[in-house]
Amino acid sequence: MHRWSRLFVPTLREAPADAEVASHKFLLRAGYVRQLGAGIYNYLFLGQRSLNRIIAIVREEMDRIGQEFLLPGILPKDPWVESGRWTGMGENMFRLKDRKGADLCLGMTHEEIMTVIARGELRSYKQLPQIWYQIQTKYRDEPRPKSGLLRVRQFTMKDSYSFDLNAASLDTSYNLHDVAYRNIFTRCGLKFVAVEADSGAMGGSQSQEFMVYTDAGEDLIASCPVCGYAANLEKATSRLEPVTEMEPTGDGTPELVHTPGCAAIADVAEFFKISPASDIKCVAYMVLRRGTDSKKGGAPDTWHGVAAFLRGDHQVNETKLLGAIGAAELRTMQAEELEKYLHGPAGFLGPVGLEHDAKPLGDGLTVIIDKSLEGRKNLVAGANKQDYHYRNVTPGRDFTWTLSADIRSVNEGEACPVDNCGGKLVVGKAVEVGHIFKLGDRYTESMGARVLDENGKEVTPIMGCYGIGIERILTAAIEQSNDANGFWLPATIAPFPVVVTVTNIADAALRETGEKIAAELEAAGIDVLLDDRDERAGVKFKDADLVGIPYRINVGKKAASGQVELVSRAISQSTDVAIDEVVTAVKARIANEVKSIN
RNA sequence: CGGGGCGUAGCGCAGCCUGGUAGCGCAUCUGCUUUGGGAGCAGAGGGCCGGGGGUUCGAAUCCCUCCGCCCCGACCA
Repeated sequence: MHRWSRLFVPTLREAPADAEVASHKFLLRAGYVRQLGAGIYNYLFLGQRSLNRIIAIVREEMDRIGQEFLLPGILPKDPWVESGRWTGMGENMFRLKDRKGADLCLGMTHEEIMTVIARGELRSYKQLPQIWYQIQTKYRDEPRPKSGLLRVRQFTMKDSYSFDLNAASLDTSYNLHDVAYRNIFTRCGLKFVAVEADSGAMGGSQSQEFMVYTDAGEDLIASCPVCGYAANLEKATSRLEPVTEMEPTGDGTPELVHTPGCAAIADVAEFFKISPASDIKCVAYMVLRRGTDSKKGGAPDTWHGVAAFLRGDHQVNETKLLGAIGAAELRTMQAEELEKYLHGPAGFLGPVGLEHDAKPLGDGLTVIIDKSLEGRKNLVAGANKQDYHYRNVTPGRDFTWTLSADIRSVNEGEACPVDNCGGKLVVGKAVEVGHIFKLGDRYTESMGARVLDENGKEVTPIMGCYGIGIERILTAAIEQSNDANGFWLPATIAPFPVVVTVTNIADAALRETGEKIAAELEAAGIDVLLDDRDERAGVKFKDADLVGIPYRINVGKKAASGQVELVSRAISQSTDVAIDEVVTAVKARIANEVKSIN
């Protein structure tokens, strides 16, 4: 039993000015954490206690499917060079040198290290499949830490890695994680949604994110309320309404039109009296193709010009664009680069008359169009000349391209992509609490992990990797359950599921009753916090409301008649309960909560 | 990395423009009163005004520079 009078729980009446999002304010106000630097936090007693309970749930579920390891946090350079990520990770990797000048880094993820273990020890298909996991600190030099514990430079992650002989076996490992993750997030009381996700720099074929809707989130999720389709906006697709095409003018071929000052889509649409959907937007990028940095010396990074064309009313999805052309990073072109690659100024860029490479990422310009432009006709496009546009532009006839792909972001209200669904997509903000990937042989191949199959033939195992952000579970739980006075956590992950508040500690009878109830709760296997501080009742109530404990027992005036109050924080509802029944009542509420979550 | 903002007591802020003994609220400590929703009265302690340099008789205040933090964007297994 913990007595509040002896604890360090530095609650704040006011939130520090730095805190913006709800979870950040409350983590500070409730004395869960204190900031040490940008994206670096001290976890105090209540915070650590809650995180430990989350970890216990994660560990319990993971132990059903895998084996826990503990890997170093400080890592040598070599494995990263072998996988190509010593340079591939770029600035996000914390790097350091030891006294001999050797390069080291702080672990931001452990695919390479797990692969080192696998290649050193796994020899036979009989040893597969393997699922190895770790729960430990990871370090990332984030360009912009923000939002309290949501985006930080040091955090706790459950990361697991599977090694399988073939795709069917990987499916099984992947599905085991899918199930385990759903169990974990459910037990942690999160209202989550699993969405299709972009695999990003991890490479790999399939991936799914586990998201919790909250305005504090950094991801956008498109979902269909009719069929349940849900995908990260980086990945989401939709069905577009057919567009009514413009009638051609003149002889129907591209016609140069003087459009003074019409640099923005809205200006052009107004000038020609057309819908932005009939205008072709151009966004020009310089994209980076990562070199390889194998020990034998590899190719350097290279930059390439890319012009992306899409409907005027659509937005470029840079994640999709990078995926389509196989590049790692991008930035928009500067004026002189526009002149070099497109021979025109910003605001008047267009595809007509552009020379382009036959394959992506050549020496010249890669022209990529969004699929929605295919089959369109009589469009308006920039003429690569200040204050001029073309009309009557028909893709395929008047210009060609290096490749056509889905490179746009879906918009809310567009039709669900699922066959025969007919629902309309809604877009909402969410925070990512977990992510599962099928990696394939990206690491095992480059790092030389091989086993013999049943025919004695050497084969490369394939991998999956699966992460859960421990702090993000806590953060998401706070985001989804807070009000002006504080927050409440699910009983499963709260630092304490119940607090016994003795309203007046100077009253020996009340104090003894409180002690007795707390002892009985403890005997019943419930972690209990006894608020025995010599404070006014109001102070103790305010603190209890603030710090995330879902149930409170008030031991006060009614104790003389054998009653205490049982308060459920989530609904701020108080019930009078007989003293000798309160333990049973608390147990029932906790059990009921767990049941309703599941 | 681009843009914006901030740095003064533990927390929240004023003072800076127009240079002249550093303030307010909350918190803390002491005493008395109070005791079911962040109590009242009286008293007290607590500051390299982010660091360095400069201008000045004199700098929290003006100038230069560095550092740190927050927000938007870029970025983000």
